[in-house]
Amino acid sequence: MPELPEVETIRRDLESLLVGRVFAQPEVRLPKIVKSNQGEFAELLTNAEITGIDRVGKLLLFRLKDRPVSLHIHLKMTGQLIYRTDDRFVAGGHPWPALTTELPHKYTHLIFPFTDGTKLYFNDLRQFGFARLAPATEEEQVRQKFGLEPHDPEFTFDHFRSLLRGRKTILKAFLLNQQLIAGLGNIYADEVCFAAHVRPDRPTASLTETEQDRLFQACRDILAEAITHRGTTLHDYVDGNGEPGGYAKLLKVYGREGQHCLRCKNGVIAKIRLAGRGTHFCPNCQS
DNA sequence: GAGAGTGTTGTAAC
DNA sequence: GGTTACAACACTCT
Repeated sequence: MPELPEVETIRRDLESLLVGRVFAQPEVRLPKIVKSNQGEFAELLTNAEITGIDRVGKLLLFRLKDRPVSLHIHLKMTGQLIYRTDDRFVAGGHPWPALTTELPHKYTHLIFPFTDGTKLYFNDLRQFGFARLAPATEEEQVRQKFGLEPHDPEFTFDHFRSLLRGRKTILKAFLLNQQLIAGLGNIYADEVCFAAHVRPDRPTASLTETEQDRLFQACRDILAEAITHRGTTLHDYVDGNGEPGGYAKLLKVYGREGQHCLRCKNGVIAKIRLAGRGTHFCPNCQS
């Protein structure tokens, strides 16, 4: 389950490796993963050159030279994109983590070979992820479904406050709503609340201006720091080179239920269910 | 061995 | 219209 920092890390890594490469015929091992016409998918992709890789929220967009469409890939909860230069090594020569030692394996649903013999593998245990070819008009529709990302210059405190105005929900659900703020997933939403000293179960209408400001700053800081560290490593996440992310050891509350709070030392991290998601916080120093 | 829980998000229902 | 519950799936953990 990559969140935004992980997807951004994958985007950067893959862009540096793949721009200029030309797709050969894709191998679709699990047809339902391809959410567009199968014949068209293979036909339009084959011999298409990658000119760049963009991202909207957690959706990756592969730009194709002289094609009326882009390749959209969403990893959802458990997807991986792995680039290999041959059967034994990743680009850079690093050994694979255990899960990806043999490729392709039973969770490899899509293989994108390139004309130079290298390959991009799409693995997904839970099969929620997808790939599709979409025209520019559709991309615009997708783009409109997402709010601003916290690092966007237009994501100001005034903008943040306007998102909160009149909203009748709890903080956690607000932070997870991609239509309002694009890019905060479950892990980072908990970390943002902790950094801001605010409980995730607070009604948004009850937040003071000081708390709003702390949350606004935390959204930007937490994501920026996570991107710097190439994202979190949990379970099956590996980044574009097959290397684990580096933010996991910096998590303050996520996955620490029952342990002492790293900040106040007195509280014990609680785990509750909010907006249908496991939610972690310190009852002692978040209020 | 049964049942709950898991990083996302579109859809349906309130 | 806004908000919430659930499903999509296959695994791990209790």
